[in-house]
Amino acid sequence: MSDVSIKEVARLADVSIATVSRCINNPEKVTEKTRLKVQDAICQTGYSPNTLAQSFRRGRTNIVMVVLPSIGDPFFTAVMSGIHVAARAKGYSVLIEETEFNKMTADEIGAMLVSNQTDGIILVASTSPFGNEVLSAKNNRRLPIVIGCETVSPELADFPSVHIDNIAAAKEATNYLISQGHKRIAMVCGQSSSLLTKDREFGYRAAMRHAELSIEDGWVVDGDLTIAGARKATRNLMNHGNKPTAIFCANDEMAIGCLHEIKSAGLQVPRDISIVGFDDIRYAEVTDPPLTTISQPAEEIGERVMYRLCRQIETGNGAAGSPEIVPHKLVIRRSVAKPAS
Amino acid sequence: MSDVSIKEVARLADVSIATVSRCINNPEKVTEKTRLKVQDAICQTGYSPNTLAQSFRRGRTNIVMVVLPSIGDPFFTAVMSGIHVAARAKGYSVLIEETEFNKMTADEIGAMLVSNQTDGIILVASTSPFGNEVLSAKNNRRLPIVIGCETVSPELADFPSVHIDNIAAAKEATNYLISQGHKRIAMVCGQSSSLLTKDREFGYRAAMRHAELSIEDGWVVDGDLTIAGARKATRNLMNHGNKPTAIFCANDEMAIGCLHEIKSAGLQVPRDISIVGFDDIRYAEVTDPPLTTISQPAEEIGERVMYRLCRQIETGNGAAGSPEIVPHKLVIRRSVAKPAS
DNA sequence: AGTAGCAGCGTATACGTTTACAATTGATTG
DNA sequence: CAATCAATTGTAAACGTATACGCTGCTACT
Repeated sequence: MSDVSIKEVARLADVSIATVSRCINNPEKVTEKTRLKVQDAICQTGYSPNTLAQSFRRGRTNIVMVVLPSIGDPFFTAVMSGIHVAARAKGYSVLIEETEFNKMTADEIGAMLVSNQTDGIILVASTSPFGNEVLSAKNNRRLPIVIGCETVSPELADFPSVHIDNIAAAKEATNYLISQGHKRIAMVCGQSSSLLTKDREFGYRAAMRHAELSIEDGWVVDGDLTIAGARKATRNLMNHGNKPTAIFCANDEMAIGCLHEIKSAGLQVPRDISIVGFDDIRYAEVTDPPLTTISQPAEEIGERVMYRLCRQIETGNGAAGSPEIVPHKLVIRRSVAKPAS
Repeated sequence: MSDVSIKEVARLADVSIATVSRCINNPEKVTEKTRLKVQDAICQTGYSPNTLAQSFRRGRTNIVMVVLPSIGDPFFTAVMSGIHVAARAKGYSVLIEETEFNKMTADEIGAMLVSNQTDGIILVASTSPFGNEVLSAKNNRRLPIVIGCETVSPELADFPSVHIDNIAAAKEATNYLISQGHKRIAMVCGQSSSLLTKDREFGYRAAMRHAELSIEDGWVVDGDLTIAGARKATRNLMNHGNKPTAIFCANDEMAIGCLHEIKSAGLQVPRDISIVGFDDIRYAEVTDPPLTTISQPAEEIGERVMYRLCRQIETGNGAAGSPEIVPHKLVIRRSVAKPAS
């Protein structure tokens, strides 16, 4: 039953294939009577259009590709959820590619873009591995691209994007620690290739500078954006000659690793060390103690990114430029206290 | 530069389009000399084959669809990771659909299957919403299907699958609690539509029966597979007239919710209540206390499922039947102690 | 030397759909 | 009743690729 084509239906309904096609795609251009006749034939044969042929003919697949650093991170999957609901609403399917924290080679990335059979691309915190590559891709295929969660680098400035103000948020997190009396504040950030954490580090440094607090060598460590990486980074921090009283983590995943490492060392949070995270993943409120963190509207970001991409696909070139800034919020829980020392 | 077709290349290389096609797909059927000539033309034009046309012509897209209850659950995303690495190795892209814990309507599911432009389907813990639907789909399109993480129901018994022995694993978890002296053991399971937790519930009941322990009314509660659901379920459990000394949760997500709810109520784990989870997601070892749970080789399951699907796609009908059972393991951490009472 | 065999390449067709354009129908009006 | 026009339907071409088949010319063997 799989190989019933439009011809079959046409023959059975005694009309031309063009009419059958119109019945499906432009019912208003066809008589009610013939429409019913065709509808009948469709039911009898169990016909459904060959999507491959449609895609080929129309030059559209109704598939979009989303590229993200890791599908393991709850924050990204929350963004994915938003993308999904918007995609479903607009009739798109979504194809996932993960860069494994931007560790993919340029070749692999090129292959991804070239072999695409998608109508557009969403880059979630994944511009860095692309850079020029993406630009050339843009020239090759003129494939619509929207960037999520990440400030666009200057060279990609003409791509639409939606994200929070990472710098301001990081400042806010740092300032909160400062307001609680902390002076020795360290930061666990992501690998240097991650633009996202670059911004957060920038915000952190700006807040420290503004408060005239110094940042010791070795206080800014790479936690790889993973739990394991953060634990290692935290170990280094604990062995630092001038031990910090508070740690700002560039994402919650690392904050969880950090928290656990500190407790493993027999210390208490927040009594001995305070921690602030970033993202407000759903595990942030069930850690012990619950995590003070920056909350991002992840699902909303996903939805907006997807809608923006749709607009771009459908209109040819939907209003590029102008990044869309969504609000963040500092969520105060119980992982921060005034410093003991 | 996007609209350069094989014709362009043929013209430039002064050969027929058939030869160009052969150079790409069957280089051995072509002289070295012409191959180079064509290669040259390809570089000059920047040609890359139109994937849509290829898919159409070949009747293959090299895309597979994976259906899962939720992309938010770390266990499922771990399976996804395994699927991804296998997919990349075999040259497939993966398209994701989530059923939102099987809450999709039959219509939506039908639409998914009909509108597919994929070469095969992987159902991760998602057979239940399909049932007969899937069978008819099988008849319609003869699309290869592989089932992951879930025992196949009798009606789907001829589909290949790979999963752990959920019943045995649940027995093991329950027996462990029993061996520690617990007699009043409750269970938080998933919604009744989830076959997966059905099996786990079955194992739990079997172990209890075998140990001649009774299961009070209200001891088996639905935690919805989510943190929030589990918290609510746990509240009910704590208000039960005959309060259990231990709780077995059908997945770690719920175990985390359970743990947090108990602590919120001012009790301690494992001193007052013991908890066992299921899945061994990566947050299981960073909870406080670390969670005793059943570990599944999630990535491996993903890889195997994908490879199995590939075999089926490539050979037409790769050895159906025979479920592939992968090993589980009880991981003992610190969320279980001997009961106080 | 003649012929069989074969490698290499070109010709032409097919895949299933959409759509511009032509053709037909039916209705309306002078 | 003829003529005009709009609404509906049919015809045919096109999308870009893969490939069956046939043709050419070369090699090798008798």
